[in-house]
Amino acid sequence: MSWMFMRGSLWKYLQSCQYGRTGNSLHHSPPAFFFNSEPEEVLCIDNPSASADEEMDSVVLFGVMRGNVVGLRYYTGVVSNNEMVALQREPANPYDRNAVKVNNVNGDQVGHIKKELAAAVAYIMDNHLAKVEGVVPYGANSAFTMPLQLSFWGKEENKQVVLDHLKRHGFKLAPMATGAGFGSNWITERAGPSYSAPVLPAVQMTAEQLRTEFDKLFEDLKEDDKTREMEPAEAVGTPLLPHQKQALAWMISRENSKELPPFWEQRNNLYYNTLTNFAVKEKPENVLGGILGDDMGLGKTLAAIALILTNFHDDKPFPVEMRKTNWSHQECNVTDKPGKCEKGNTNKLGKRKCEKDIGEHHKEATSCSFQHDTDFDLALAGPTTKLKKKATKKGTIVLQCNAKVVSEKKTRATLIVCPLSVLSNWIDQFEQHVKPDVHLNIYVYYGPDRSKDPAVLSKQDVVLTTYSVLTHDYGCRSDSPLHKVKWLRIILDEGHTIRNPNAQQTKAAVGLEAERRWVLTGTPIQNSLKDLWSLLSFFKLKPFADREWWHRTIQRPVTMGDQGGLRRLQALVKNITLRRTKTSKVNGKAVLELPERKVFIQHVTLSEDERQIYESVKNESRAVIGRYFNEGTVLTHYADVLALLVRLRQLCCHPHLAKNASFSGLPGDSTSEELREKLVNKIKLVLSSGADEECAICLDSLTFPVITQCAHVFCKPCICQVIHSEQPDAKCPLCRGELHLEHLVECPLEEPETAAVGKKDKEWLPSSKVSTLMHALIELRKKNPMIKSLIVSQFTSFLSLIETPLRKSGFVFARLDGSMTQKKRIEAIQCFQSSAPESPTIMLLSLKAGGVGLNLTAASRVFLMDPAWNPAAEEQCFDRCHRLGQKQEVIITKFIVKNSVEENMLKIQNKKRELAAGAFGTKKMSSSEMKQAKIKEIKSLIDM
DNA sequence: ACCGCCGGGTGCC
DNA sequence: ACCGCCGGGTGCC
Repeated sequence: MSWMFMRGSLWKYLQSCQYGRTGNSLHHSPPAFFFNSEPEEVLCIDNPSASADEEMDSVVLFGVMRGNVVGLRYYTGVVSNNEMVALQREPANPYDRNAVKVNNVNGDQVGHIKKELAAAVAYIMDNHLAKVEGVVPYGANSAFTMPLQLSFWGKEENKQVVLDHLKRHGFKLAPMATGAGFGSNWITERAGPSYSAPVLPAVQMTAEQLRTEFDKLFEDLKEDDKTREMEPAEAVGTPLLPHQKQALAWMISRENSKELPPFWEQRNNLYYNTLTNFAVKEKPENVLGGILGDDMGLGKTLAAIALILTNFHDDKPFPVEMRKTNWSHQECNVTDKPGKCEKGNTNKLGKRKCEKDIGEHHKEATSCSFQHDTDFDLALAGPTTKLKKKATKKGTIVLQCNAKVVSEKKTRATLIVCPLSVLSNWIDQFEQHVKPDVHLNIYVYYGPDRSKDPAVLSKQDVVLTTYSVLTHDYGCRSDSPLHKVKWLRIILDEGHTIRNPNAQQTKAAVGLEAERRWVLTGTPIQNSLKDLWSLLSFFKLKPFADREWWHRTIQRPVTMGDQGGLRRLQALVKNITLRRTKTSKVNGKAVLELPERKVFIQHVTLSEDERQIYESVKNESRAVIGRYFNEGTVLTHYADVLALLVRLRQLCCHPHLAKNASFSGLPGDSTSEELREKLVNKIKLVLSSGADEECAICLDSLTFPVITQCAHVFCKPCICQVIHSEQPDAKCPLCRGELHLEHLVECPLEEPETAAVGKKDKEWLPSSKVSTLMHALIELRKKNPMIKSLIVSQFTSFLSLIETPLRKSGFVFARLDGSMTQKKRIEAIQCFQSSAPESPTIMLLSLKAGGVGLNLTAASRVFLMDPAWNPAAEEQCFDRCHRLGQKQEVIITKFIVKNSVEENMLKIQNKKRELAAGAFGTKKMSSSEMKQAKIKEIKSLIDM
């Protein structure tokens, strides 16, 4: 045994005493829910939608330990006590390939972690076994080294590997928040957020819950800045509704705000970020803008146009800007650097110092005590604006802000980016809402002839373009004039389209330069908190631009159920967002006074013949499903069960509908072509059955649905990831059946409706439900022939069947379903919305047709022919006519067949509504709970 | 003394 | 760094 070895061992032993915690706390088991909630958990699969590095869902805290940051004197980055730091591997370090850099929130290097610790941590970081994070608890002012609290976060399955690896290097992790030992409470006792282990299990909210909770934040707006109204500039030709005046006032206050951004406070001469405890000397810039997240139909476009014209910052008649610019700063020092007076420089007037931004000088009306000459004014204005001296009194100058564009960089132009589909809408709206005598320069940056000269763009008042053009130009960077102009204002319309942070389109939008930034969207949170992060990165809100800080301060705490995290999220969202839904209230008063909406349920009794068929199919189905229950294979036959239920639902509508509903059993020994066809039929059934199907892997709604050979439907990217990561013999997450990439079947594009289920008019037979509908329609026509109605069904073939009696009774109707081309849809909508006397009075509408924007306000009656699984889908459909522009009372009739699957569906709907009313942080059902819920649903649907 | 102790030189990775 | 570590100087009490 050599002497060196002795020494080394001793050293390691001492280290383990220094850093580690002894005692059984190490073996303290995590709360039971991490292990026990899913005894046969088959759905616990790596989330495929993001790389291991980014995916912070389902992580747990492995533990914490104390380490040291060394080499401080070689780096410029500084930290404050209690400040978060980032650890970054530096494999190319010539002295140590295990090197780990320590950076502050700003990204400046503070030092390295000590090499012995780095030797242990490097492996963990490189293999993504854990995310290692640091906080400097105290000693931030030390000259050479400082302590560092390290926390290790990762997936449960990696915990033991990490602990073992650290142990091999002589380190031990302590669980957080145990009172004993060296004051582990330090973190919670101090200012700033607490990052202790969460009290609630790591469960996620469903996207739906998240959206509901999000809306609750805005249920009844009472804040001053969100309820104050403001008249638009004269140039706006359309009178604004009260809520639009509120939007205008709020947007302008956001653009001119001098407040600190959220989570910053001033202490002494420094600005502190209260989340990370990062401190800076310079005042952090606030977002001059935000998210206008109003519901569809509340007039976001008009609000944005009013904003552009009202807060124009120009010598247009609006606002008539006579600015009295007075200077209170005795020490005013101006350089020719655009926009900034820099401390320490001199100007022609001598040595005067100023720390104010020039822009602020214009905006503020403060008193001034010395003379300026023209040169001074020009220098002050920088290359962007010219300040004309209007009058000079002793000690006071009145300057007119002339805003002549001198440079091509910074302009008065607003850039509006929108999807192509709404580009023409913007042009229309500008025409409609801007007074005709106002000459606003609008340039549509689109098409092959668009000018590539930034100077052309910067001369405009408004530049309109699309996300695709923006992204395309950004792709060939040298060719993107959009990215060369420093815009006065950018407005991203339908801003949720930038919710994928990795998408080129998002990067292209983030890459734009502007003073003021706006996002208009009806759905600020689509699916997850990640959506919000993309928006934040567009706003360049510090410190969230860096994903790590967003994760550590908000996203992870929230997903782990930490109350502090939720409060921070709420504060952040409230700060930058204005959102009103149709049901929002302002100081207790409804934002939008819509005509009343009444929902009636019309019970339908089946005829004897219909009842007979129904009962026989029901008994047959119960037998089949009962067998699945006995075998315990209900969920592996889920698609088949759905098919049976669909058949029953179709029988409630019309016996003909169920005739061609193919019910195929297990994919047995059929040929591959037959099998494929069966699978295609099944996936169509699952998707068209209106079941609110979720992908069992991402637990979100299906994107790119594909069906496996074992007849389970997943998102294509999700299941591909599973197959990829479980190679060579991947198993179906739902039934452990064999999985092969080449056997996945996609849902073929919806084919045009095969001529009304092949039934000719003469062969047509009525059904009880259709008769009830026709009776109602004819009664309605007698009462008022002008009233227009929507007839809604989930089964497009049912709509086709209904066409026959409509024709026979002389109704003029239009039709809208998923199989129609965009052009035909627009035609149908325009035709229906027309008030011409010969225009159709009836629209046959498939439940899910059209986006949220679909506007069918010409109708004031809705006949919902069959209930949907998800009440939200029905609501959305009703909103197509019960929205801004609806002048009449809206009456909705839901047809429900007595003693049938439909009645049971209603009960389930009511339960779902109750669930949706849960609170923020309500735990999401685990996948096994979800399975149980589904089984329960199936049972109650067919009275088992 | 193949030690201990002293005090100067020195200092991330 | 008001430390630790290194290595040279040194050596009874």
